[in-house]
Amino acid sequence: MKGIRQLADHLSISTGTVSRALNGKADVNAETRKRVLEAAEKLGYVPNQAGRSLRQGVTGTVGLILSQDASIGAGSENFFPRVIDGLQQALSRHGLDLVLLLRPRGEKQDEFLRRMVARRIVDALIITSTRVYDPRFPFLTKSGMPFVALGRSETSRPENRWADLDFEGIAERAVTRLFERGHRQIALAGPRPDANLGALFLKGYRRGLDSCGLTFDPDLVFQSDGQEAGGYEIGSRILESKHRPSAIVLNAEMMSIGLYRRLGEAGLTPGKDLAIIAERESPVGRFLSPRLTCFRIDAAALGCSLGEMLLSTLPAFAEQYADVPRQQIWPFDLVEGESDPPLQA
Amino acid sequence: MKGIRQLADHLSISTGTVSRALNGKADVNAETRKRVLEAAEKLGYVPNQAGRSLRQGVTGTVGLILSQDASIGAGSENFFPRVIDGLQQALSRHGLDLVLLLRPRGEKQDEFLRRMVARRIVDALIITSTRVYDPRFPFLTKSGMPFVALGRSETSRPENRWADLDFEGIAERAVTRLFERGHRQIALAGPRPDANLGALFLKGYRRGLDSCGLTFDPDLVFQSDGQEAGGYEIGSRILESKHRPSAIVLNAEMMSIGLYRRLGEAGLTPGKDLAIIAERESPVGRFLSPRLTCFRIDAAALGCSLGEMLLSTLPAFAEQYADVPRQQIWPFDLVEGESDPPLQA
DNA sequence: CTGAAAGCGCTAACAA
DNA sequence: TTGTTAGCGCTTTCAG
Repeated sequence: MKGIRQLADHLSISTGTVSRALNGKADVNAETRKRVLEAAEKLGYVPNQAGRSLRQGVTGTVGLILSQDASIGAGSENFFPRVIDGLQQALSRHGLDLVLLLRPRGEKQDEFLRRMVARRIVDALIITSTRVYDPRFPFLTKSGMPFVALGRSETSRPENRWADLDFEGIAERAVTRLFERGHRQIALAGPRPDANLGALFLKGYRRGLDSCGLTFDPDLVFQSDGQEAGGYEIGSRILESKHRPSAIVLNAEMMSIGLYRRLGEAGLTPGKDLAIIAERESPVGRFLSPRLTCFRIDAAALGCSLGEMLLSTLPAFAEQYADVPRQQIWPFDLVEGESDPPLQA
Repeated sequence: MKGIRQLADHLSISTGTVSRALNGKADVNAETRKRVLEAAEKLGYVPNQAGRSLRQGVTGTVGLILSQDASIGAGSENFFPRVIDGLQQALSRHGLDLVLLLRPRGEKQDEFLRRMVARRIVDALIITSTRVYDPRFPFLTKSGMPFVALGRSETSRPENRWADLDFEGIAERAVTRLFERGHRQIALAGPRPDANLGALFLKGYRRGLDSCGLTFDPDLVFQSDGQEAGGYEIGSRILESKHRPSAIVLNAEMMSIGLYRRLGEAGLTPGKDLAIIAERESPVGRFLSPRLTCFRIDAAALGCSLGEMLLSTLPAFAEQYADVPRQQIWPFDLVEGESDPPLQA
């Protein structure tokens, strides 16, 4: 089955009628529509997307741009698979497909984005891993390509849509909780501060210290990628430091694996010798010993909401989703583990 | 900048010439080409993909279909990010883009695939997570959509292209190694046997047992998803079993986290009380205590090779890649850890 | 309710 | 070397 022409010839009717029947237009005889749908099914006809896109000016596809530090998969308990689930749930209500776009290693971030926008391969974009200063916001705004961001940025404007996690809130809550449990030397491990979540994490941390009457000590702020190796390295630096902290807040739970190991090598016990709280809840934390105290987020709901935000930016659906908020900050729940017991006197 | 028409008008030349200049055709005056390229750059013109696709009959895009149990991201040390790196490396040599396609939760596998094929949204597909009986092979073969598979299947035909990991080989090697280290009760943990890698793993395991003169015991074969929780559950079942194995071969390293925990809860030490070998090497295994003995694969090279196989199926590049093998099995290297020491007498 | 025909943006064949 | 033109497959007027 090649195209609508062949299908129309097969039925001895015009392509226009076939098209209208297939697209559910009202002005088609019920009997004709039935014949068309049956023939399409039988012959396996599906419209060529290029033809539709060219004619309609839209592709019916939304692109999610992931950077290499993001993570989908590894079971449904992870963050991105759930966000994607939520996104697809919202988008599929309107027949929109989601594709994931990964920037090739050799290509510059900006150039990749520019190409994706200009080629009109998708109708809208979802960007992630926002930075404090993020040129993608002005660029996309100027380009006219509808978009939403998973993560906010100083560069975003009031008309931009984004949903973000409450990193500031959990950093503050973690500090307060650790303070109440007797800790006075509380360290922080986050990503580079040009990642917006890193800046937020630091901000919440400082606010937490303030509210507890603790002074900020830059030596207690560690930087790392959010992986196992980063956690291990931070463990080493903690062991060497003069004023060894009694507690640490991690911004990525995978770090705990390396940190647990490094403490073990030094004959120390996580929890007992160093209290640990991490973002985000994941199976890893649940199966470590001691079980990780961490923060939980409803990632599917976040994804669904992000999808609705995106729909509200698309001309075809803007009206229907007019009352979707433009920006949203999603709260975390604390999941108590065994990695931050009250400090022994 | 709307289209090639506007760019041509701006330059007071015809759209045909603009098109030829942009596409690097030989028969364009050097001066003209320069003007066109500069104007396109200045005005930010990039060709509309729908127009090109419709005219040329190709989209310049390749789709990688991932199932939910696959995993990209989480740092560059993981499997899929590296495979994708390799793929993009091969594809970008010819200006092909890679997009990731995730089947929405509600849609059936077959229907999703059919839609992706029929809409001609991509020129070729890469499928993953192959099953022993996998209808996608005959379906795609029949459809005429070029494709390669990451993973083989009983259903694949000689003309189908695939690359796979040597699961059979590592299962056999793991058994042999454990036998040489004194183990006689060697268990296996793999996925459901309808996943092709599960069947291969089991086959290699049995072959290993045979060559060591051990008899196969179905009670020593455990089934699980490859996640932390699965490892934990297998730990419980091992502890309850009558003939407790002294060693186990895991087909997914994430399981070790749950298994380590379960053993710890029972007062047992991984390695000492239960020797463990796992597929695949990952940071997780490196930072566990004891360090995991595992198998390593060059995932980027695999991805690159898969990309070249795919290119050999595309009419435009078939000739150039004519000598690429149709099927390939990639070997693993053993990475010695501390989780399978010789058994104490 | 249906058919005929235009045209979305682009490239390729052909003419100049 | 460049301009002109047809047409990729589809949807959407408009006329009947």
